[in-house]
Amino acid sequence: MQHNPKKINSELNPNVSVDCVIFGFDLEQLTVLLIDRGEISSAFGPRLALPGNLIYDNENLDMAADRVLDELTGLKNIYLEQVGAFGDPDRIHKESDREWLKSIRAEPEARVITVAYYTLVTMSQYKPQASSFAKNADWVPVNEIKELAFDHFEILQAAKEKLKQKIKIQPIGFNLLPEKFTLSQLHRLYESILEKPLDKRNFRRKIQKLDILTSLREKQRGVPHKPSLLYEFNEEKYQELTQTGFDNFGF
Amino acid sequence: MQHNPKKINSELNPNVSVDCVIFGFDLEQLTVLLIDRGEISSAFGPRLALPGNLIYDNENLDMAADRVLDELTGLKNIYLEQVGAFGDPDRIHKESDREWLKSIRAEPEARVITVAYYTLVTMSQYKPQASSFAKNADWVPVNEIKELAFDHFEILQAAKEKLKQKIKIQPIGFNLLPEKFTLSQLHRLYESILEKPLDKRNFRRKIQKLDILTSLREKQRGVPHKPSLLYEFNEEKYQELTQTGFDNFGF
DNA sequence: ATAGCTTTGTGTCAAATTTACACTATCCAA
DNA sequence: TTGGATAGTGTAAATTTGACACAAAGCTAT
Repeated sequence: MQHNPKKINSELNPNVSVDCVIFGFDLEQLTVLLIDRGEISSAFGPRLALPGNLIYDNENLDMAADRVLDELTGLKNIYLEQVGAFGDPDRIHKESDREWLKSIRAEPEARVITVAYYTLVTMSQYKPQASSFAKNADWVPVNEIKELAFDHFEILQAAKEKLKQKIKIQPIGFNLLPEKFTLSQLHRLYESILEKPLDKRNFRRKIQKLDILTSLREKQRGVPHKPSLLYEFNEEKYQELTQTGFDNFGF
Repeated sequence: MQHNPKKINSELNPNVSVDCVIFGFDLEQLTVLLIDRGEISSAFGPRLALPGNLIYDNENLDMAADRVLDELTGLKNIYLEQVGAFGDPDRIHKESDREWLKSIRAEPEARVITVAYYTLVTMSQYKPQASSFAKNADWVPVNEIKELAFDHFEILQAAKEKLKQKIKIQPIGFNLLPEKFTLSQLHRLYESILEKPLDKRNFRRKIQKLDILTSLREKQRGVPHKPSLLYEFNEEKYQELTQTGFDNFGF
């Protein structure tokens, strides 16, 4: 007798969800794309939450995160990194949380374990999608976020920490910037991720030594001060580097 | 109508398991505690697997990992770090895998997502427990492991990598050593975790500068060569350090 | 008791990296 | 033309890294 794995697998898994910390950079500070759950929940707890959804039984975890991201932003092939699994049995305790879960088709009685991801997107490429919950999404500067629904604030902290560690080891920050950017923007980006000031000259020296920037012959326009040279990220050089193995990017 | 969360929660969650990479150090090399799944599975695939089990609906993930660890080793309060969630829908594909899952009460048709942990234990404190599956557990040097059941080899690689990164940032290695140890043993430990040779004098200089070692007035006994001084890990100093924040331990 | 084996324990110097720090150049706007 | 704002640049001192060799201590076998 032949059994049909499709049938089994194409169902929603009621026990496992993914949540995404979608980082952006508005050229001033690090921001996160959050969902406003609306009035219903506001009387009970924080309105804002990380975007997320239950996984399907036939997709792997990364795919589920990609899907959530795509539904919300329309973006594909985005830098994605797993933060970890979060699963306190009492992580969903408020009535408003149960209501919310019903609205995304989850069984509110069941315990849900969530696998958290963080992603890095270029904010200027983001266009809100038509999907129901995407309408209420908005960017919020990370250091203005004081609380989130469920255990999402905890997840956010963990994601920030992971990002901090990662950027000391690999130049992933470019995923947050437009194609052309200035050294000052890159500088501010590093400062806002690491949450500490970095000496301008030392930063520039260090980043230049990596030899993954291509200086364009183009300047900033329309700024009320000396215009900056624009740079491009040089993917080839970066590939070379990762081959030969590099580690130290410590700020 | 009152519902009883206990009833719901005390059941096994058929969809989520934890697997533990239990690291030990035999004073020569890094080892991992593996389960031998026995003859039944040997015809189909690797006999060796990471210890793991389904989680209960009323325990959080860390607790589940602690439980697995306790059942297997009798050890409590062990250094525990999450590696991440692994959940390819096809991670269980062999008939032998299904048999094995049945034996630990899992539903073999269901997709299982596993949350992987690594733990650091002092090998000399380990005494095999009476539990059924613990009888077939044994230490295997990490660099002799070429394959494991399910996706456990992949998990092992990820755990090794995490450990490598972590030990560059925090002196967690002491969890793998007995209370009293020599600098040479610590040295070999770092080499086997980082999988590269470290200059003896430079290593000693660096580790001493951290100021978290207490030199005992005691020497090694019964070794056929110049006996080494014994050292102790100084937890107080370490706490001080972590407060003031320290990062750089890079080798 | 001695010779030989094995591992411990130690210092220095050159090179590279890190840190701290201030002024001129360029563009826009008034 | 002046004032405001940010871009862009160099150096010197301190610290850290990396490379490298030999005497001391205990055990074993003769």
